[in-house]
Amino acid sequence: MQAKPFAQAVLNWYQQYGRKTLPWQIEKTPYHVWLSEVMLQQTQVATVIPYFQRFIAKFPDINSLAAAPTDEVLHLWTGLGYYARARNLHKAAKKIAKEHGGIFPTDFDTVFDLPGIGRSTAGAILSLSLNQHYPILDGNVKRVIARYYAVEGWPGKKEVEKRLWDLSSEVTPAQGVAQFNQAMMDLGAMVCTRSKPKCELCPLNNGCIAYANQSWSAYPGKKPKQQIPERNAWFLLLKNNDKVWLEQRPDVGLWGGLYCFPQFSDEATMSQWLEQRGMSAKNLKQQIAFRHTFSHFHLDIIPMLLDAIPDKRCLDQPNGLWYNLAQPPSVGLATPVERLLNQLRNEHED
DNA sequence: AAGTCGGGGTT
DNA sequence: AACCCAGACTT
Repeated sequence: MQAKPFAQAVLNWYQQYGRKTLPWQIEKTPYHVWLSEVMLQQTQVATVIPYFQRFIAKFPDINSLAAAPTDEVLHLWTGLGYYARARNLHKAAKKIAKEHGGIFPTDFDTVFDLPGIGRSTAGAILSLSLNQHYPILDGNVKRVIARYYAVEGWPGKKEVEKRLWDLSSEVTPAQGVAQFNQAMMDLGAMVCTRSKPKCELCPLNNGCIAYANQSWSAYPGKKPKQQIPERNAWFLLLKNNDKVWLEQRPDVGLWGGLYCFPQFSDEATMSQWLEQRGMSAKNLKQQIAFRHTFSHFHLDIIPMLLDAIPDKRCLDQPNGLWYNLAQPPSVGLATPVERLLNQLRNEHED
């Protein structure tokens, strides 16, 4: 049976222009593809590459990843964002080590059940590494299909997403799935880009409705915009010579499992916290405030520095540590925390 | 169905 | 400064 024109055009294009030498395409094992897919969730290729290479060098296989402490995994994830991805990856590795002897499962439902792996990532892993016949639906595929078929509406809506999944299933060929899925992502990333798509170079321009109507900018439909709130956070930079006090956050919620400065929503709470531990808030020195923006709110950070004399009674929480600026331990750090630590390190060298 | 979860690149 | 990116999970 002959492949449909859509798939055939995409496959022909891939042969000539597709990406074939990305770091996770050298050895297309389920482990490498899995790691890359997870890192690439909501993250661009260029950003991921150095993280992927460091990660594989440290954890060359699933068993070594499963055996590592979670802090080590989060450390390698520092700066990449969405830290639940790292914790789920680690959880899944331990599950694979325990239940599957360290061999990545090849059955869709089993893969889909692993933490951090949804329908698209499961399909991507099994199709790209094992050529199994599953469609994918990442941001690239959504864009290509939404334009080709002029699918109205924001893909965040259930109904729109279902329509896109149905279309992706329909166009995905049984033969050459690995190349086809890779090609669709390449098309979305290199040709059918969010702005200024290169329609004249696109192998699908012949049947593309958005191209015919010159309406590419209308697809995919935009998310209804909402203004994001602002919040304040006082960070306590408790410094003892070349050491700084950090506390690990609970593993659910924002910056889960990462080490951060003690954080307060106002100054009074910070003073209270200090005095409860036998320290005076009088010598707090305010540092330069700065803004850190998340997808759903702005966080205005006010760092407060305090040179502290070590006191045995205070700061004995089991989830805290004196972070050595000269010899940093391998733990996960939120980006603004890392930035402030670098600042302190530089000041200390002077 | 809507909200949460990051950081960085692009425009 | 707004928007989005090889999405998944929780409520």
